[in-house]
Amino acid sequence: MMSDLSSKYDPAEVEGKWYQHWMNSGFFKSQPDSNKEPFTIVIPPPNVTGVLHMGHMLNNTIQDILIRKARLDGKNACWVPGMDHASIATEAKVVKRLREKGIKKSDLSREDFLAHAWEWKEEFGGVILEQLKKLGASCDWDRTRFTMDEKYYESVIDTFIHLYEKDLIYRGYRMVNWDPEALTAVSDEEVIYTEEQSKLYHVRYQIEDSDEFVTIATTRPETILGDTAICIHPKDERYLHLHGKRALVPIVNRSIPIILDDYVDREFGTGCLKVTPAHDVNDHELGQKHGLESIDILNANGTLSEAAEVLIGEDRFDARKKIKPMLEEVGALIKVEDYQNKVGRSERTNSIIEPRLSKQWFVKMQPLAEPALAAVESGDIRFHPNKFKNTYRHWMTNIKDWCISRQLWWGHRIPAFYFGEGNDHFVVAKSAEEALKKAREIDPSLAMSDLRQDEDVMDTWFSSWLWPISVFDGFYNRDDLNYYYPTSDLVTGPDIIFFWVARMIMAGYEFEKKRPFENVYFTGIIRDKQGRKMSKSLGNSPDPIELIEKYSADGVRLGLLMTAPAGNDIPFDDAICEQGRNFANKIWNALRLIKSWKVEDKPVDVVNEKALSWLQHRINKEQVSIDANYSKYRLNDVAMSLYKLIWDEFCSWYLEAIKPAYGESIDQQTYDATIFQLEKLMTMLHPIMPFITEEVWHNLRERNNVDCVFLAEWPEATSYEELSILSFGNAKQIISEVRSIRAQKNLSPRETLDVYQPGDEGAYKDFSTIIQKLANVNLKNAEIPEGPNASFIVGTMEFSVPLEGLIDASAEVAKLEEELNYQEGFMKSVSKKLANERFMNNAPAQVVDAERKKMADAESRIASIKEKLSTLK
RNA sequence: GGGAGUUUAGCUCAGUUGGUUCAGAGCACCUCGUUUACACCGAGGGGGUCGGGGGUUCGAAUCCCUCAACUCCCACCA
Repeated sequence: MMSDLSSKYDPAEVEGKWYQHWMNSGFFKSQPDSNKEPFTIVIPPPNVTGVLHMGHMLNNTIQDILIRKARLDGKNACWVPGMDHASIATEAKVVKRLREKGIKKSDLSREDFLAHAWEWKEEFGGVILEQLKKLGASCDWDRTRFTMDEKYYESVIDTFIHLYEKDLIYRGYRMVNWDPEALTAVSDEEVIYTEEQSKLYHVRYQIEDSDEFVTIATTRPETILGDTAICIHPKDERYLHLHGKRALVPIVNRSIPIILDDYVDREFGTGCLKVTPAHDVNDHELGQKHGLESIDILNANGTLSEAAEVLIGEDRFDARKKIKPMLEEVGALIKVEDYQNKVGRSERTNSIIEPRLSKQWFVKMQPLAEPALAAVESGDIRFHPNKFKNTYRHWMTNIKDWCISRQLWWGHRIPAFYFGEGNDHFVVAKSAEEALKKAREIDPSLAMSDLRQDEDVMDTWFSSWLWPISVFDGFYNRDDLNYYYPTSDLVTGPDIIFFWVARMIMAGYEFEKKRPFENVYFTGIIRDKQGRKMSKSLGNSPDPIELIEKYSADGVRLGLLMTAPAGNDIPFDDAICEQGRNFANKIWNALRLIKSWKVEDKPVDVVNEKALSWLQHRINKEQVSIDANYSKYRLNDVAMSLYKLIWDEFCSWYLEAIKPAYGESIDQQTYDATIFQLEKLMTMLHPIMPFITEEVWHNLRERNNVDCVFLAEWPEATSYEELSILSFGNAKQIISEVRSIRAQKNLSPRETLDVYQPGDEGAYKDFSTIIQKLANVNLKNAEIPEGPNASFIVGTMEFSVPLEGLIDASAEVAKLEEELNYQEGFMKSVSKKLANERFMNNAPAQVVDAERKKMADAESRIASIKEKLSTLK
């Protein structure tokens, strides 16, 4: 029997085998079924360009656990996978690849470029989904969606039109965050600000028709070329006399006004501010307020434009270097200091963001935010951990309009059609035909050839925010949507709470009038041992597939989970996966042990009967807490519970208790019950470690193809006897104490010892046979015989092991005195409490009773220690 | 500059409404062990004045004040 199970669990073959089996059996599939309660998760769609990293591993492990648990709970579990087209990231990759082939994007037509992009997508896209299968992800792969699928695409366009018609989308000439590398606008959320070392240049401007100068401080001297005013504080007496005069911009000698505004911080720099309305958000506002001219000295790609007059065509950073000697030459540069400031960089290209005036499409957020904020505030949607509510509230109450147009081709094209001169006349329509119809209502003479569709596409997140709806094609077919929506849980990282979570909630209420999900589980961020974020550039991110090969998917899953309370960052170390692997091996060997037993139809052994009864109580008790932890999303606690339940209680105590002696057999009844209990444990562990549990399940008894733990039922928690657990706890303590004595005295475990215990044995009596077996002792409920002996106390019971010739009386005395000291200290503190009138008056009766009991227990312990000491001395 | 959060054993974290001498778990560590499931193991063991200080209370890891350190989010200071 034993021979066909190796002593080491080999996950590689097992994991592949069961995944294939589940897939082939269609276990992952879900269809609406009005007789079953749905449980839905939509995957946070990875970028089509993405490869699996540790963040995905954690995130998808958790989703898989929730989905598998729901299945065991008898729900119709549906996990929808998919991918995000990731407009800017993908386009960058495609452009790069074309460049490597010697093709420039600018030489291609939109259609040709998109053809290349789709080709790229077909070739490289979706690697990550294949990798997820290795992890065990039980997604309904037939439902795999892509944000640019035909129906999905249509839904994005339709929602754009819907919002436009509701006046919630508008086109505006605004200062936006411009990425000069990707050549597109990006949203506020896509800009990452970091502290960087830079320089503060002090530059003086001559006052027109005077010998006087005014000095300003700037970190961007090249923008001097776009200055259209100098601004001073209206109460700053140092400069007030200059108000109304004009200053000359160095190098280009343009005359600009000197204006007053209390926006200026008198303490900063020189207290004078140069105003460049085209290149700074605040300056832009000042410009509008004071009616200043706006000179845009930069081209889209970050080089200086004709308007700069000098250094035309130079990159903005080269220009900054080159303008320094030029300023020196005209005597305008006073000094340069080191300075630390915040610089905004593009999330995608990492290039420094340029505030730029341009015409873009915006979504009015305020009206959308209101119901979305209320939903989270009221608990209609719950965050786990709850603390992210604060972050969410803060953002939602200070929400700004969302710039959704991107000057890219890969994405959902804005359905606006322009006609006539310039881009001021347009209609928004689903198709060119419809657009023409609408346009003709304005100008009947228009022909199709007069219409020009907007070249831009929408922000990726403008499609992702529809994810929970559009994966079900919900705008066009209500069958699936009505059943699966709202989805149950969303599992994601806190880093995309604004990008995605908040916006999905808005879209949910706007388009479906319902929350998109009930619960949001925020995972932590995976860091390396030193606490750094994992990143490609640091090279500190392990390859998840290699990890799986080394530790098994089950091992990695458990490892990730054990150290990951929701929302806490995880300092990742391979060693935590080792723990998972070891655990799988432990389970495997428990299986081997059980399967190796010779089974006989014979009366149930009393040891087995008691052990089994205890185990059942013990499992039931743990199950109550496991169920509670599941409902609180404390999955790491669930994992820990099962780990200890299986390893310590089932393997170390129960199996050791019932294990037949060498050559002996086990009774049929206990054997069957043991298998049943292990099946129960495997069912409970299955969501966390799906593969080993399935393998064990099928090895425990003959089963057919559909009798899988995958389809099992989550065991129902039944009541348990606390007393049984307590008295087994006493038994464990007694066993440990005896083992400890053996260890200290160097006694062989094979030598049976006598253990005397006078008085009441009620607190362990049920398990005395187990104690005798596991500690290899003869328990004697009798007075302790005269002579040297080692002793210990469990509860209020005293135990003694006569050890002729092995006892060092003085050491024993010292040990007992220490114990006595401790007990007396304890009693003193308790009696102090009981003597305290205020305690007696204020403390609840049960607390007082507990103290009294402690007192009594301590007294009896002290008495027996003293007696013991007197015999020794 | 504003807001939130964290601080308990070497590491990662539990500790419910203040009440057992309550300071706990896992890992790591130390000692012993070739016992016929498993050395990816077993048995035993050491380790923290609960960030500092003050206060409330009969009683504080838990409540209040204060200081310190760290993390994250938001914000237009050139």
